[in-house]
Amino acid sequence: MKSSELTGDELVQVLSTLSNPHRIRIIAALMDGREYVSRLARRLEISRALLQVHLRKLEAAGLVEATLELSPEGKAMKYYTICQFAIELTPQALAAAAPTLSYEEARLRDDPQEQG
Amino acid sequence: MKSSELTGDELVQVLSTLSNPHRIRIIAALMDGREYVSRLARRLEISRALLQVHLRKLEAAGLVEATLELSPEGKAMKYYTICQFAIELTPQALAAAAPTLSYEEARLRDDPQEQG
DNA sequence: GGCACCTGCAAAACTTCCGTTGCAGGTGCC
DNA sequence: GGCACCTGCAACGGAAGTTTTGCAGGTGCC
Repeated sequence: MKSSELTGDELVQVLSTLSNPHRIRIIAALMDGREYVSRLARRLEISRALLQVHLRKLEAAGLVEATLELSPEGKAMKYYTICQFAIELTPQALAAAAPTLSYEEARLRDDPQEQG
Repeated sequence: MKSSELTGDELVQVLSTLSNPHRIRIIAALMDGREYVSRLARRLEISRALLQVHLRKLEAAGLVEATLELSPEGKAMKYYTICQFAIELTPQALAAAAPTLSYEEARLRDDPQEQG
């Protein structure tokens, strides 16, 4: 995933998702390889409920991926993996994304003549 | 400013600052060159009070810079400029920033033996 | 003086985010 | 049955972010 492929709204979502210490630590922890929820919670020393909330956000933003698997003993395990992404954060990239913000689109709809 | 030069905490601040449609539009508008507050507010069609709040955040994160100048007529004008920045947002970059989160540092202080 | 412009800020209302708590379901094993 | 694991989620209270409203100061010009 590259920043140039994102709409303004998606970029906002990704940035707000990554602007949280817990979620940065989660990404860092998943760099070692896939992990299931309960074990990840123990490694990060946070509650499982809290971790699930953050994982849901990361998944909604397309930054991690989940696969539900059955362990050899038959237990359901949810494994999370990082989705590779490379987002370039420069004034130029932001300017390119700005026109595709739904905010901006709504404004232009109301005032079509001021485009350009 | 490069992402590799930022601490985890600074990165969080930059990301949360940029995860807002208004502030992305402000950066985009300042790409055309420096601008003073009231005129920028008219261009963006938002209230001056609201713009000031967002400009303060952008300045606190080191993304824009302000200079107070006197116009030829003697009016005080506050001009804002973009600070060039290039932040690389990848899992690797986040993993590099994670150990410098104050959150993480506090955790390691409490439990020194689990480092590594 | 009155108007048009420039600046600043803080209180209040509203919305969203965060983290905990407590509950539900399931499996295998002793 | 009881215990140790795995999963899920919703509700609540408190913290933080967002936006409006209203006020203050200043300049120059008619």
